[in-house]
Amino acid sequence: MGTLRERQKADREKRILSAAVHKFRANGYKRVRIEDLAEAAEVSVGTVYNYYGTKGDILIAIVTMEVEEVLAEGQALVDNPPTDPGEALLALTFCYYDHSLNYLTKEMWRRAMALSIEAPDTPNGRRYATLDTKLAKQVGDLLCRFQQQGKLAPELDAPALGRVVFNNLNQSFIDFVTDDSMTLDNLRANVTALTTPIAQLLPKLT
Amino acid sequence: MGTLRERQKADREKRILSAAVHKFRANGYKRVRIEDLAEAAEVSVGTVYNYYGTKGDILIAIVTMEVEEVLAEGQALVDNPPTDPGEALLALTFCYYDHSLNYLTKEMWRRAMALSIEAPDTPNGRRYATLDTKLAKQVGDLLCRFQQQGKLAPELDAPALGRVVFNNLNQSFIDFVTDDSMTLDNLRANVTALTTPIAQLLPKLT
DNA sequence: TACAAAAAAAGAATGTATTCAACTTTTTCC
DNA sequence: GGAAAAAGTTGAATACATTCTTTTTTTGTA
Repeated sequence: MGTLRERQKADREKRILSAAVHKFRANGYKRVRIEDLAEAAEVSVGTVYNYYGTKGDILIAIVTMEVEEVLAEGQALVDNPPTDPGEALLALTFCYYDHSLNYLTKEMWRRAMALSIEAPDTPNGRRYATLDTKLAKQVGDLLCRFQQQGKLAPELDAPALGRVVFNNLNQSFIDFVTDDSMTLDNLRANVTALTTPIAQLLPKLT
Repeated sequence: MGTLRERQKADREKRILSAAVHKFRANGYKRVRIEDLAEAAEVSVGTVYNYYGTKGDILIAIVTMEVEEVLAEGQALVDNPPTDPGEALLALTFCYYDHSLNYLTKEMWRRAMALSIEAPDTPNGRRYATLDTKLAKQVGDLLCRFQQQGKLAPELDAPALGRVVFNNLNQSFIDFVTDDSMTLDNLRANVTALTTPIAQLLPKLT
């Protein structure tokens, strides 16, 4: 264990993040003021800003936790996927979706996505973009694996198709979080309708 | 011509919008305050809010102008497309891209996109979503046209594939506006790399 | 033309994210 | 152990979008 100062710092940061996870979910991201978080974490407003540059930074920290868990789940699936490429793509997609609302609400996702588009040059924007890239790459990896197994034609541009599939699952997810009445089942159905036509084309090349 | 009041209203709205088009481009969306627009339009801050509910509403009004012009250009292309489906898809995509920066800057696009994700239930959010849907539909229409001409297999789900192609061109455009150093040429190259693999699969079914 | 009602404009007041200068705590060094 | 330096905390001040109440302008009517 480090110095007193280091312990205090780690503790304060943890308190702020916990307060945010709890309050954002309970009261809604927008309605929670920095002052509310400061109070719950027993620090001052200024201190919150010593740990997180903006309110959005706090959110991105939570998104990072969520997506890193999702990536781990996804990796397990990539390492041991269903036999059929089309099924595997959908399984991976559903895996992402199923683990997307542990820490985050739809409102929080909306704000995080908005942030990544609006402020791509900030540390948080970059952080979100990195996560996005990792997810897209994981989809590409899955396709590569099938290609190596000889289940897909070698001339196929697996990374590009991975990107295509990811763009669709990502846009479908955006549609999901921007419609509060849409259920996870609806989302699965929507993405299936987009992914299946692509997946059905794949084997034709072999 | 209507009553005095109607003429004044129309004139004020026009002045506010003109001020916004000019100032947002010149000084950047974020740096322009409502007060600046009010001053340029020779009205008060309160009056700006009588015409546009939020700062974002003003932006969406400009986006609407831009996209409606783009849709008209796109329709001309759909009505008289290149012979090859793959080429036609790219031509339509480039047409969108080439007319995307008349009124808007990358920063303005970023804010508008962020807004549509973040506040999908507001009038402006819905307005943006509608434009998006129209663009996606236009891509689907192009594919339908080829299908009717017998150039694509009838069992192909043209609207779904239109959506897939649109998702890619849209995500590529997001990548473009979120990277200030990316040129239109880069953007064209990127989207070509994604669209071509899809397009090459299409004729295999016939 | 003059007056009451309706509509709209004005700008002061409010709320909240963020910044900043002054104050405390912790560490370092003797 | 104590003084100086470094690091961190604090909450008041700032900036700007948005709201709200008051004042002004326009309209309809006698």
